[in-house]
Amino acid sequence: MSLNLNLLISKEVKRVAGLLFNYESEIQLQPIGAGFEGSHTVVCFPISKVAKKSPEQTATLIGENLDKNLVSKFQVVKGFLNLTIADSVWLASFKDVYKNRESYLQLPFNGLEIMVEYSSPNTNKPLHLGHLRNNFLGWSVSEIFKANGYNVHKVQIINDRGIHICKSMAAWKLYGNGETPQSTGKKGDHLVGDYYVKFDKVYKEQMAAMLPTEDPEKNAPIMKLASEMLIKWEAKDPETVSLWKTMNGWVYEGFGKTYQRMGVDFEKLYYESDTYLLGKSEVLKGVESGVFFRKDDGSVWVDLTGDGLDQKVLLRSDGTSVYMTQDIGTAILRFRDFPKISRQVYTVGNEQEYHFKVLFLILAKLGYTWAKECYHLSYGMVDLPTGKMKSREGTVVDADDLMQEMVNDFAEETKQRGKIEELTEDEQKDLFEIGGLGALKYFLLKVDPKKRMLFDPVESISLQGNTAPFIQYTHARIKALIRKAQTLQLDLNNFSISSLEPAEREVLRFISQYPNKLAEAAREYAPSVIANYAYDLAKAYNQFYQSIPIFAETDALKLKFRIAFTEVVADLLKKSMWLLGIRVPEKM
RNA sequence: GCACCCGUAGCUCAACUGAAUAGAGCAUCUGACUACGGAUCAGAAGGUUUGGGGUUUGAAUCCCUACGGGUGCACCA
Repeated sequence: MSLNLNLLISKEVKRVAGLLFNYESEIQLQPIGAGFEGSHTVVCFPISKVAKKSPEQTATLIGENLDKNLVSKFQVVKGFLNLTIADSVWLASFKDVYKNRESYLQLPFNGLEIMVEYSSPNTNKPLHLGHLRNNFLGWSVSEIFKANGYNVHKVQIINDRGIHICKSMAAWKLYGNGETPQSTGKKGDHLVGDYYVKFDKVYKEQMAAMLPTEDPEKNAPIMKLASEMLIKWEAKDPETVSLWKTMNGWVYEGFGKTYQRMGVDFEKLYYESDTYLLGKSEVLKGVESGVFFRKDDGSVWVDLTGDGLDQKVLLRSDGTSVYMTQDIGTAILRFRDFPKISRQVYTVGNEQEYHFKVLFLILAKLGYTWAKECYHLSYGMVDLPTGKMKSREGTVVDADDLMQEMVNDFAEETKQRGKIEELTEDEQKDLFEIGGLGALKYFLLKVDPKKRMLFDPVESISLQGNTAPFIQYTHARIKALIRKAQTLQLDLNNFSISSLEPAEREVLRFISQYPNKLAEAAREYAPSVIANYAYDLAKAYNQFYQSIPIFAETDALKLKFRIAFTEVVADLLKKSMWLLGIRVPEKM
């Protein structure tokens, strides 16, 4: 059981406010504003309304009646009640955190299960920069929910069917000469992606050579081949299905390598080829029950004009399914597979906001009560300084290439500094991976997900500023300090201290707020909250360390306290970065 | 055209459910190495939070409006 300083103060203020004014609502507790004495502030305006007294009077009355053992001093500025917490309480709180530091940011299981979908690429091209934001975001949100006590199921849906796959297949059949990842040494996803590009090129050339009267868009030979393959695939033609399996296999193998380097994983994979039939039957059931309607040409539609949206097609006139149909099937299948999940999170780019709005509405109309627990974790596009990148245009930044470049650049910078000679070659390689990928992940995650952002590779690996390397470096320095302390044979288990420096109190305040930040990050599905808070802590620590040379301390008790204090900071940094999928080195 | 999102220092980003003097970093300028890893730290300068209204004791935050940027409005996925 851990002692939550904020909760303790809130409770006490609530007790007093209840006693004096019968105030029932929650207490607004905030960090102290700059330039004011104390550490916590109670905003008394809401209370003063109930109390029917001026904000100043209300604040003063509450302040006078607070437990003096908890709040040693208070000050009233306008409607703000500024509290100075007693040293003994700070110490007790800190000792508690120190004792439980391994589990400080891990809440016990709360009995709830949640599913997080992320990644979900097309199988016809390699992953790109946008997918990196998606994967890092999905993985991190999952970990944040785990830390908040949820049981999390990480899944993805794979677009393994449709005309886009057949395009790669057609191009490979015509121009592939039997090429395989083995024969070319290429990653499977890249090889298949190359043939998708090849298809596009040939298709455009063929269309340009045709007369408008020939309907080139449909009748270009390569497109005709792709369309035939789709029909054959749906008819389960053995040769076509076999090629489809082979080429998808190449892609999965390539993706697997990319995921491994990204550090993401999945509990279960869903394939559209497995879920679209369920979606179809659900839609047909909906027609029978009158939720959907059929047009004269046989196509099935849902009418959402009553919800402020428009009409949406669910089955084509030829009876085949569309994107929406598959997603209906997938959602239902997931709740069957995991009956205990209370919520489903879809990590998908913001260009699909309308799609998910419609999907959730349809599921609700079909009578699934869990539909209101579906959440679209929407994120903005990632731009590069050199120009904009879009998923459906040519200027795509490949994920594998970018990760490698980040690692190379970080290695280059680190070698130039020349402080890693004592590391073995393997250790160095690992360090470069930690630094390069950490820089990438941190930079993509520190920004509010819903905002469009600019990725600057140079800034991201900088050791100054709000970056992973800065935090990693701070952690490494603390670890070095602790190693040194241990050689001094300090007993860190029974520390005690007579008084605290203001700088120490400042960092303690940070630490005591950490669980709130964790909850906030989960509530907002925003790893950026954790990222920015970790940076603030690292920065506060650096300032502390600059103002108090730890080993210059002659008082043994104070020295012990400070070492213990740095250990907590290191652990919190490590855990925060872990929640972002970033490792922190012991040495760098 | 309709719908949704965004607009904060020169640049990249913060600001918890509305709260005190809107914060960091980069870049610029000035300082601190007899020092635990200076890869750091301190300081200066930089803002009418796109403009205009409104609600409120209090607005970057909520509402309206104009402007600017983005995205979506396929029997594509």
